[in-house]
Amino acid sequence: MSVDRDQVLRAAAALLSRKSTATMDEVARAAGIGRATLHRHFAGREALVRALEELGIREFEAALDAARLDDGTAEEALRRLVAGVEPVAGLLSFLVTENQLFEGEVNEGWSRLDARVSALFRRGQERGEFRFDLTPAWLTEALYGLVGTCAWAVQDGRVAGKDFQYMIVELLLGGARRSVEK
Amino acid sequence: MSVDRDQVLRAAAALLSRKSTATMDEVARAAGIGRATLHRHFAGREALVRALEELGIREFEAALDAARLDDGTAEEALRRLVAGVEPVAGLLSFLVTENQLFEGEVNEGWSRLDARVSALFRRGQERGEFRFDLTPAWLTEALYGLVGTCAWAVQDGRVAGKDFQYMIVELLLGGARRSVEK
DNA sequence: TTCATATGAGACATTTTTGTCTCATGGGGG
DNA sequence: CCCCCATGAGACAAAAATGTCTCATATGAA
Repeated sequence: MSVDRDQVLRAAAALLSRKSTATMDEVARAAGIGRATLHRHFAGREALVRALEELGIREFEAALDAARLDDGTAEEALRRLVAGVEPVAGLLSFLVTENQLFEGEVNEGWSRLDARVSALFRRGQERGEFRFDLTPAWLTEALYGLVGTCAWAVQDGRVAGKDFQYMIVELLLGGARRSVEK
Repeated sequence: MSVDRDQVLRAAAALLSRKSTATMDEVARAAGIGRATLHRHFAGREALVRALEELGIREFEAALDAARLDDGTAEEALRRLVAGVEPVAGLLSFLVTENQLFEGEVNEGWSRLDARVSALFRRGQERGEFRFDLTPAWLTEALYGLVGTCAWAVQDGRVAGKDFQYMIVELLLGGARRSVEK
């Protein structure tokens, strides 16, 4: 009977990250509820977006914690991170887009998480695992971009869902080039 | 005195690819013209979007032609493509987003261009340059994603403009991992 | 200089979206 | 079994965006 708030937010993120012009009515239908109910749970569109941000940050932070970015090799940590991020891809994608908007001041919570991802890549560089000519900032952005892209590709059936982690990590770490050692 | 149509479209793409909820008024101001003038040149928002798609397809096609995707190694061709795509990154990014929208039927022109990029990656695989475990479809999507991501990162100052091509091609081809031969 | 014309600003009507409300319904807990 | 209460549907008003129009102005060409 009662609506699952998080499930609604997930559906909203999945829709809004692809079509940010979607109306409240479209969001409600995408979540399988009535517009009135959507308004009962979120005061308005802005409140919905803020709730989306909060949940996204919370879940992304949990994924970062669970990935234990400081343990083992950076590559292993990255693999754990991508695995943990998969179920949150829609929210993360929304979060990235939202924080790319120049106008709105960047969410403090977001930049903290951003820094943790960046630190992972820096650690990989310092360990000699990752290249130095690709900056941590760029690798961070690229990771977000690939996660969003792959999530879309999976939804549209261009990439098999089971390949999500593999496609992202392999491309990000190894690249498309067939190197001699492979 | 007279407005440069293409320049307006470029400004619109740059804005709309980041904030697709932007108002016609915001688009007009971003292009440095009045709202009335924007309406004089494009019958409405839908007409603007269609014009954006047309220009994007035209320019992307020109970039594909100029890159001579069938000449030399696939890697060289990809480098030429990314170089040629740089000035059109905003339009391309808009185009990708627009054609990811499930609802609207995919633009025929777009899928033709999409197939050309895909064919480049397939050629690379057949030549033994690229890995087989990353599908051409995924590499294509990833290229679009990285181009959009990098264009944003440059605009926000997180990546230096002069590194645009390098960051994209190196990541896409070589990946972040420091391989033995480097 | 003079004229034709494209422009910006802004008023205005229309349409779309948003936000609020009521009411009937149905599922779940007591 | 019955009642409570969250829900969906839809009516409605308010707000926002869109599209059209007029008019004064400025630019570029003749």
